[in-house]
Amino acid sequence: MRRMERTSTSAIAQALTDAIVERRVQPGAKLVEQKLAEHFGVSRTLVRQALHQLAQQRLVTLSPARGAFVATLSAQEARQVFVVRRMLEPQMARAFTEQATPAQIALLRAHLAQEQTAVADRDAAGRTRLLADFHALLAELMGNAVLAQVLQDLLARSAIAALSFQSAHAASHSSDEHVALVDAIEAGDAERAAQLMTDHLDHVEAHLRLDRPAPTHDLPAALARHTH
Amino acid sequence: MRRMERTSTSAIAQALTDAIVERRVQPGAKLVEQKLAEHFGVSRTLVRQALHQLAQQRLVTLSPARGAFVATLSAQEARQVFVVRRMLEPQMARAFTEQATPAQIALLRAHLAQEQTAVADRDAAGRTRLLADFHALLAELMGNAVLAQVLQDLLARSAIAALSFQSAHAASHSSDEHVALVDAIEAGDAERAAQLMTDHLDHVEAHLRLDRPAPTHDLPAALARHTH
DNA sequence: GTCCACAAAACTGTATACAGTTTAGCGACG
DNA sequence: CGTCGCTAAACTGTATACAGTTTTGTGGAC
Repeated sequence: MRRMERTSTSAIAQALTDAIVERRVQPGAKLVEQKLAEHFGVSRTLVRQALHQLAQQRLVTLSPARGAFVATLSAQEARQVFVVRRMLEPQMARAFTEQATPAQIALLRAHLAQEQTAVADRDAAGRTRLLADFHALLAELMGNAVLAQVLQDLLARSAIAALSFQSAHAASHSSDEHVALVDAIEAGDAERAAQLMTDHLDHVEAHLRLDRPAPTHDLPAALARHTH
Repeated sequence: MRRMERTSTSAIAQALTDAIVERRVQPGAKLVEQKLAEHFGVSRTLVRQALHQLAQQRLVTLSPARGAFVATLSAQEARQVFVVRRMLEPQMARAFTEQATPAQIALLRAHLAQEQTAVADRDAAGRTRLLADFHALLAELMGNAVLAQVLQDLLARSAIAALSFQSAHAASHSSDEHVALVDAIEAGDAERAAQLMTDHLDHVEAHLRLDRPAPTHDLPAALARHTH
């Protein structure tokens, strides 16, 4: 799922994405081009390209002449992401159920095993990523690249949301719901699969602390967020 | 809808987008950085940024060391775009019907008037754009920026599809279906609105000549498309 | 002691330069 | 006559340089 790229713009973007999703950098933190360039051993040119790329995925926000900051979502944006996910993923689960092959289900089972291992190992970073990757995997197995790409986008932003609002959703709970979903898929019960997906998304969203202020740790950026 | 940007990366990207959507450049055509830089009176740096941006929206494809080409969709990709649109837009129509204000409906009506004018004037470029903008406008009026952005993406690719496969769908037909949809919205009939949207998307897709080879007018790029 | 003004440092935005690759043209050979 | 191989031009990929802006730090006035 996490593909290895050659040392180029995409590699840097991927490294930064990993750092963000695995919460090794705080939402709102400033990303200084020169620092990143030195860290990766390349020129600012490539770093800039990567940052622009991530900005388009809304993983970082660019403030003109002020720099790049890892994105923070407003509560409203977080809700909107989940609205769109609920428009797509239950239908996806339904459609997938009707076309799933045993080999594909085996892949899903293998992924679930990884999830459970990460949960057991208290591997927080891997856990976060694997939980998102489950949804991405489903999209990929659908064989619809367009859908997969759109969803990948939404998943990245969901990850930001989880970071911004310090989700209280236990990873083990999510993983259990994934298992139930695959059970429904394997049983060929498309309606149940769709419903379980809807419920799952509801639960994940419900456990975001959307009432609290998003922590930003970067005052200027936080204030700037409401000015563009 | 078509916003004017300052002379910068986004401005160039927008100009190129317009050129592509309004079919002033053929799908498959090569976009040489130096040429574009001279045309816009800027350095290659900015052109490159714009091209990378468009590449992420899948409006152009980047072939390493070979350059940027305006995208062509395979028949499969075109179908996939419409699959995702059908997952989103009928639900969007349903939800919008239940929250539409008279002012918003007036905006839609105003847009429809523009469409009809463009159709009457045989303004092919404006027509194509306006027909796509109707869907974008609906998404914007929903007040869900995430949905609007996702859909904008899909619409751009739909436009590419229409170009690649020389849609036989009469613009007047599309516009009439838009009118019927707004009628349903105004009447508050959410189910009918959703159904009309589904039918509309079916019609648009059905009129793509997906059985014909996508014309590319650029042999090297055509061959390169299957190598990455 | 606090606030404002000003100057220096840091950083971004754009242009230019250079290296490496691809493409095109051309001539020789089969 | 067509094909292969070579060379030059064109183009992309990356680094560096420079200009303009923002931020930070310091000193003086109140």
